[in-house]
Amino acid sequence: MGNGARPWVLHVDLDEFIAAVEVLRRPELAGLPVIVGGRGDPTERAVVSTASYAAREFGVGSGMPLKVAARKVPDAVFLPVDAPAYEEASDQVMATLRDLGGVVEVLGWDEAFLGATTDDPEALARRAQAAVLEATALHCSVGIGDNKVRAKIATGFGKPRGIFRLTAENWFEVMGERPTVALWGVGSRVSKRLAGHGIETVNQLAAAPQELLVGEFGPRMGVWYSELGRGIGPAVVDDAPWIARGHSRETTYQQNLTTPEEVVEAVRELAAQAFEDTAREGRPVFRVTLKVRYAPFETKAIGRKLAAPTRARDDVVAAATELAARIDPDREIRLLGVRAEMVMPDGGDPAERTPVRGRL
DNA sequence: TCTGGGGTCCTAGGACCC
DNA sequence: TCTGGGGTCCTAGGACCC
Repeated sequence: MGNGARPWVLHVDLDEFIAAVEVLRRPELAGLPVIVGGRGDPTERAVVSTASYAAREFGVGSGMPLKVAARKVPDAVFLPVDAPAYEEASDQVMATLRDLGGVVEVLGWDEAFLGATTDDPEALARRAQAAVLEATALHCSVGIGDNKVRAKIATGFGKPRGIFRLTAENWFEVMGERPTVALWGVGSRVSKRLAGHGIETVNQLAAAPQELLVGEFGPRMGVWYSELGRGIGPAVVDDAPWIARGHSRETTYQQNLTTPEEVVEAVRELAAQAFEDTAREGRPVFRVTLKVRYAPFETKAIGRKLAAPTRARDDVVAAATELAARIDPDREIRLLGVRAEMVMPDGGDPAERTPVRGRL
C-alpha cells in the first residue's frame, strides 16, 4: 500500500466532564452520584449541568431540574457550578489536542473537532485519549467520521472511554432505523413536524423528497435536514478563533418578579452586566434584546436595533429600559435576560455559514 | 416533575420603497 | 374602484446546542 492516508474528522468529547473535574479535586467522591448544577442547592430553581455516571443510573441527566434530581437520588452529592475551574481544565485539554498536530475546532468546554490526514484514525484517536488522560487525568470518547456530522454522532456510540467510526459506509446500517431525534440538530419539535409527514426514522428522512422538506422548513433548513438524513455535512475543521456575535446575561428569580419597579431594576442590572461583556472586547453594540419568561413557562423576546452602534453603557442600559416598558406588568415574571449583540443577526454571507448548531 | 445560562442561526411577516 | 411585483430591512419568535 503506497499511502492510504486521507482526511478524517475526529470528535473528542470528555466523559462526564464537569463531574469528573469536581471528582479530581475531591477524590473521595469517586464512584458516588455527583450532581453539579446551579448553586448546589437542590431546593432552588436550577437545573443539572452534569451528573456523574453513578447518578445517571438513577435517571438523572443534564437539563433536569435539581428538585427532580434530588427526588430521584436523595443522597447524591450536590455541588455548585464553578465555571472558572472547568474553563481551566478545558484549556488544558484543548492545548493537549493541539499538540497532536491536527486542526482543532473547539465546540464547547468539553468537546472539539480534530481534523487530520492519516491512514489510521483509530490510532490517532487512541493517542488523543492517552494524551488527554496523561495531561489532565480526564477520560474522553472519540468519534471518527468522514465529516463533522458523522464524527459527532459517532462519539455517542463510543461512550464511555471508547472509539467509534461512522462513515458513508456504515451510516444507514448504524443510523437507518433510529428515530430522527437521534440526529445532531434535530430536537423534539422538528422530529414531531417530520412525524407529521410520516417521517419517523433516519431511513425515511433520507428517502423524503427534498421539496417536501423545503416546503416545511424553508430553503436552508429543508436542505440541511435532507442532507442530515443521509449523514451528509461539512467536513472542514476550522481552527479560526471564535468571535462571539453577542453577549447576554439572564437570571431566573427564585421568587417571581411582580412589580414594574422590580422589573425595571432587574433589567437595568442585567443590561449593565451584558454591556460589560461586550465592552471588554471593545466592540460596539448594534442591537439590544430582552427575553422575558412569564410564569409558568412562556418566553417572549423584545428587541430593537439601535439608531447607531454604541460603545456607551448608558445607551445600552437606556435601550433595555425602554424595552422593559413593553413587559406585561400584570404577569408573574420568573426569568429576565438582556442580550447585547455586536453583530447583526444577518451579518456575513449566508452562503459561507453552515447551519451546524451548538457552537459555544 | 418542573424546567439554567450561555450561545448560534433560521424563518415569517410587516413596513417601506421603487 | 380595485389593487402589480419585487426587493430590502427589521422585529418577533422558534429551534437547537452544550
